[in-house]
Amino acid sequence: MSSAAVLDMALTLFAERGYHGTTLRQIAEALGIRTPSLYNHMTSKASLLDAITTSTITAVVDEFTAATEGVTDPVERLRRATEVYAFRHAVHRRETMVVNGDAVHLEDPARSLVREKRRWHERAFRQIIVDGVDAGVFDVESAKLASFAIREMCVSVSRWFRVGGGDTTPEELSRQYGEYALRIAGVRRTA
Amino acid sequence: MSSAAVLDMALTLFAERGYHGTTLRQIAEALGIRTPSLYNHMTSKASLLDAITTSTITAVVDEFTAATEGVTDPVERLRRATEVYAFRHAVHRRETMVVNGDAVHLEDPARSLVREKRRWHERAFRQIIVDGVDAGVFDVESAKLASFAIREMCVSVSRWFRVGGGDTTPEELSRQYGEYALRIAGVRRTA
DNA sequence: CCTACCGATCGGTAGG
DNA sequence: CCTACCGATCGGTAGG
Repeated sequence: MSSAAVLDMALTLFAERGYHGTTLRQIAEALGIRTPSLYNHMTSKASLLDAITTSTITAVVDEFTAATEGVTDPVERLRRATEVYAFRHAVHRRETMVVNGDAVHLEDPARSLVREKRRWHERAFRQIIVDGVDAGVFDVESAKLASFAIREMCVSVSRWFRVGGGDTTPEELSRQYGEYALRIAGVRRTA
Repeated sequence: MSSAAVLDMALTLFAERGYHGTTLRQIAEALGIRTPSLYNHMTSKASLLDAITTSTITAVVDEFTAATEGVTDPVERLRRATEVYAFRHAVHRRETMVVNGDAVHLEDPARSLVREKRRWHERAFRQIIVDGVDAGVFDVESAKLASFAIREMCVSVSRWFRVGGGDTTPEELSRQYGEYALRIAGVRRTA
């Protein structure tokens, strides 16, 4: 047994039933050990939630930065920010479901960290829309509304998409979601 | 005290902390009574979840039907189906959050009922896209993907929208989401 | 509507 | 990694 295995099983069960809907006994049972043995690989149930949420939200921000830095065209920035966000919600479904469903159960300092990084992403994303409107390449009535619509469309991917389960790959899904984002933003067809 | 008051408080707390994250003691305390007194107004904690989820999913299906029946143009059908769905997630935020977050904790028969009605809505919604593509008025690579993107964009409204808290009314939000839906579907600007 | 109380289960600890 | 066990709290019942 390893800490990684415990964290991974917690991830699976938290995503499936929620943090409060999952017991340590269930995690232990799924791993074939007794509840107290879990404490050789973690410090508490809450620490599992902390680890999952903070690493995930940090990755979201880092990926946004990596995908958009050096890119100045708002159209291309929006496309890349959307693609990387949609892709993450397709390939890391469990992590994103836990962040979105159970972050409310975090305690500080994890709670504040997640909230701040989430707001950072929210503002950075919306700024792309604002810049595009200012530059005259986007056509939306409300940058706020369009930004929420695009981001949340991506977030929800984790709730229905299954890798290998359908006919679409994560790469293909994120490419198409990138196109949806440009459509919502009011950009004429680019491809 | 009334059954409606108990249900309403359960709605608020379930939406905030989740079904398993809420205790009957918290519901009772928020109402200024003791836990056992709740049983004068309900039969069990699970029955509260049942009532919330089944009535909500039924309303979703009924609203879809009322909004689209008699309408044959795919563009108008998609606009109306989206508007009514977005509107519900703006004005009934608590209900939709509970359905989307805690339906997994339902037991039969409520579990089956919710799953079936959800699938019905999913298929009916997707069929609009398919019909529009067949009629040549929509332009999407995948009706499935576009349908999910549009519906889930609406669902997420319950997670960020606040009535009266911003500058947008539910009516205005749903009108714009209707436009987003048409854009995603590849319809040229209609307004 | 209440107090008193139930068995079950929770996250977690002691000690090996 | 285990057994044995802890106090606290869970949803729910008895009885008035």
